[in-house]
Amino acid sequence: MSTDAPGRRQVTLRDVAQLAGVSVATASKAINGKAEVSPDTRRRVLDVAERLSFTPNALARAMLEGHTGTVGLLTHDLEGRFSLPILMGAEDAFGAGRSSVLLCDSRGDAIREQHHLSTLLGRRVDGLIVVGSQTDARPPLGRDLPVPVVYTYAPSTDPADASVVPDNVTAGRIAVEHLLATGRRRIAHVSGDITYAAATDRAAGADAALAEHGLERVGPVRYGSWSEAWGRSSVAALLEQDVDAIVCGSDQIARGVLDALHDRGVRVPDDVAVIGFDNWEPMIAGCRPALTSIDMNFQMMGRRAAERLFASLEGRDPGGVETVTPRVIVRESTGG
Amino acid sequence: MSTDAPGRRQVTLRDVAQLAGVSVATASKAINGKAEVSPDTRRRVLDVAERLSFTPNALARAMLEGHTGTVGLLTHDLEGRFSLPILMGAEDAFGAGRSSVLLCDSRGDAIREQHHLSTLLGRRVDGLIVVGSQTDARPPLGRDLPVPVVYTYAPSTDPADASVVPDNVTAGRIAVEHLLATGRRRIAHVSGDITYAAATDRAAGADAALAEHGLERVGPVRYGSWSEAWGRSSVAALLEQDVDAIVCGSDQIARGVLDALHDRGVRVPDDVAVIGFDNWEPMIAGCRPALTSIDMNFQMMGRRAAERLFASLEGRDPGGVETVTPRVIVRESTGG
DNA sequence: TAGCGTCCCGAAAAGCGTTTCGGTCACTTT
DNA sequence: AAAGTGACCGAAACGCTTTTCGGGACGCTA
Repeated sequence: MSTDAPGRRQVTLRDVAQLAGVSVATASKAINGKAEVSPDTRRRVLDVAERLSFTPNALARAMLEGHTGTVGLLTHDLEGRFSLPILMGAEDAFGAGRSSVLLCDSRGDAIREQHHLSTLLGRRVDGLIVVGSQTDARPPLGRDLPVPVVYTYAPSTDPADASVVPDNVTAGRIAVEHLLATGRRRIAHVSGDITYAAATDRAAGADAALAEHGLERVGPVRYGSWSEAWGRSSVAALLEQDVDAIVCGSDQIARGVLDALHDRGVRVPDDVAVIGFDNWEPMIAGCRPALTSIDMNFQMMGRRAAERLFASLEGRDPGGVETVTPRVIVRESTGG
Repeated sequence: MSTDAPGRRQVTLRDVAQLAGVSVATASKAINGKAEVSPDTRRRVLDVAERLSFTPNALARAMLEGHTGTVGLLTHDLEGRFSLPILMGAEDAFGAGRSSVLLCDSRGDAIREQHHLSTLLGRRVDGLIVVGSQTDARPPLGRDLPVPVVYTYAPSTDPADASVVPDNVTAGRIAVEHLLATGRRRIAHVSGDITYAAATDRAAGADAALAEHGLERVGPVRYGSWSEAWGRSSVAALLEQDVDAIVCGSDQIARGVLDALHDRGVRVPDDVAVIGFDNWEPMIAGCRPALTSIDMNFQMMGRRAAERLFASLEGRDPGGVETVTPRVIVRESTGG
């Protein structure tokens, strides 16, 4: 059994030392730029290391130093278009800080999550980031974990845990304020599944912004599903009253709404403005006219989660829930 | 500085042994189910281990055994909707085989890729999977790597390397054969960027299938971009001749085509059948009528890549390019 | 019952690859 | 000549598994 199919045994520091005619200790110092090595010895060691393409064994180093430079990323679903940007942001932040990411997908299954957790703990990750699949709070990973944990997208039910979540209330507020700023006054709202905190939070923020301007929403918030079909089919009801703007709970819903308005000959943005949430590129790309949308800054969330994890490692993260502020991306559908 | 902010030092096998009143060696054997331990000693050790929630240090074990149970996943873009399913499939296969995935995103940058490569090598991954961003071949990671590598989505330019790629030629063939089987004869083709092998390969397969039935494509293959806009704007030209089916290079293009056909009052599938590629759920979901599409089986590609990597580890992978066969998902747009 | 061989539980030690600490030795400075 | 300096080496340590080995219990024979 030739397990070493490609390129034999990994070359170790001892090999380098031996070939350079010095001790392992000296070789180590030479390679790590320590001072107590004469210039030509260093040069000789470095040459040999180069020639053997020596790569120090990070595992051995980790055992000494007590930390691995490795972080566990525990996600609930990899398909989700929300977890992806978060993952990117985190990977970005870690990459810069020379940490590597150990990725685990629990497929939304608590058993699998626990299994992955113990695997990661066994690999001695320095910390964990948990990416939820909904914005609703989730039970913490466990009590007395030996490493810090940052929850993102979905906060932990324990408010003392470190969580980084999107600010859906502010998102709703921003959407309405943008519409008001562009002269709209009669604003209706169609959203997704009412059991999602994202839907109700956005609606609450939108209503609050309206109230602050002495206005009221036109009609009820029409909750349904997060689909284009729902957006399309709800247009008839939305147009029963006189409206000049429609807030849509997601880009998909918005796209359905745009579609139905187009079919009915309602002009966007001239007759009605439309705004969505999530700023999901591939969905936006096909919209006619181009859709104004609230970007939840998911990538920033990932980055913040990573930063807070670093802070925790140094014992200087206070814990608690942090929200990431969304921003509006203005396009044609609100008459920019 | 209290680096150990949460829950002190990790508990080691020595702690367990000490508390159980046995030697480390005995504790090890008790925990790993080795034979030479008396039943009640084992029970005692196991109890203590449980109580301290002892987790064996995978790093220490890795140093002994010579392999880490860790695999590097080097992707070019995390946004890409193609790399995701591949990643899922691989994660799936590894999870089952108790390997963990170290994720690195090179953002399409060769420098970053090399940097990640050396990091992964330093962490002594057992193997590597490289996920490309286009189906065009890419230069291999490097010569004489100490671990096996499997390239996926984009094959390595070295045909001896192990690669797993989608079979775009067969995909084109399957699309046309499905249309022929449902009675279509006058088939046009609109596709994306001509510089993508995916576009030209699919067209080649489609033409070959037509030729085998003594037919010819209606009009040229209209290459453009992978966007809905291109699909929409090319419909006029496509309809200049009498067609009863349109093969679209991607689901996005197909959606644009459907949209434009709808606006012109052309009925789908009654007048014209439409078929796309990629079977991309969120894009498909909004189509009216529901879009028939060729699923490239990306998840399967990821799984196969993982399986071949395992095979390589055991020295029993022959290398070479392997294609994954796509399948047609029939929906309304082809009149199923 | 003493003496001998056998068996098995469990302790001790080696080894994985690296960093670091405490020496050693030769050479220079005062 | 004593002290100081610089360059290098040996060994310990990290946490675990594995191999080796010691010693106690047990069974058999005389």
